[in-house]
Amino acid sequence: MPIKRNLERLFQALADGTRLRLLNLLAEGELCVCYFVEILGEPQPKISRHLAYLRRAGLVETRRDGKWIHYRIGELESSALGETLEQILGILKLDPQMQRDLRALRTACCAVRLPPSIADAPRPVLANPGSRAS
Amino acid sequence: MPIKRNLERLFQALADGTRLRLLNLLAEGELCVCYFVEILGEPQPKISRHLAYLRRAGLVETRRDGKWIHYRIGELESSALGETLEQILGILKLDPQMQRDLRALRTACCAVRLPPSIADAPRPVLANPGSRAS
DNA sequence: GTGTTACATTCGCTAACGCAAATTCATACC
DNA sequence: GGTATGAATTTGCGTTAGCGAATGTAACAC
Repeated sequence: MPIKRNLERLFQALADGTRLRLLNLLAEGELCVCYFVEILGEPQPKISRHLAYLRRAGLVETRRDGKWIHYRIGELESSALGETLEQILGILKLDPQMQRDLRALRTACCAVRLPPSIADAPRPVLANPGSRAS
Repeated sequence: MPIKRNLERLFQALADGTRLRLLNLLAEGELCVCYFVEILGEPQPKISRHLAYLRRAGLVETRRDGKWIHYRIGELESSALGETLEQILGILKLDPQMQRDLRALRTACCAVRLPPSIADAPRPVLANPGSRAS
């Protein structure tokens, strides 16, 4: 309830490179876990662990869709915090690795042929659809 | 150098209640260590440790003045990060404990009689001078 | 039912964090 | 010189965070 405690939790959640990469991708829209695994190139348990961390911190919400679980950025309790998070996500995009991740995501969404690991997963619907297919 | 790494360090530095209280006070102006000790009511080594953490993270800078060492918020490398930090400091002020800390600081600055622990220290010069003396 | 897919969780392990207590360092004063 | 003050650092300890590896669970296919 106290703002200080909320901020502390928010910053703890943001103080990890993997979680920043996940949030950066989530800023584009709702995604299911296999896309994170594919794009970050990290083991699935590691992705799940960090997504769970973000969920406990109140930053993301989930939706089940058959075998797939979709993650999205949730509304923060404080609107001031929400604006700050938006701003942070904007700064994140300046980072080279984050840009690479975004390119990989946009490519995957429009690709005719997908890697086997995500070929059957529902295609994400991005808020800011990017470049051409491949 | 990479933005991601900078953000990670920034958030690690912000992910602690004591450091948030220190930054909240520093937002008012330059302060020497004994004021933090007096206002937070925490042991001096603990204060010093967290100040050192903030210094290593590039958030604060120091200036020696005889026996006293003054801390101030430094310029961040990225101006975008600087704006975000400003915004965060603004949100911090909404917290009850942070407001109490600020009141205690303003009272101390204008007080005729100070507690022995800070009676000899140089008076801080606050950016936004507050209420009346006591 | 069996098997498979997609994801979550648990188990050890190591590294880092935060703390209190004690110590050390630097400066000022006598 | 010696002492006192303001601050930083070290030491030891309990707690937490992050990791890989293995295991567990829920939904679909058959």
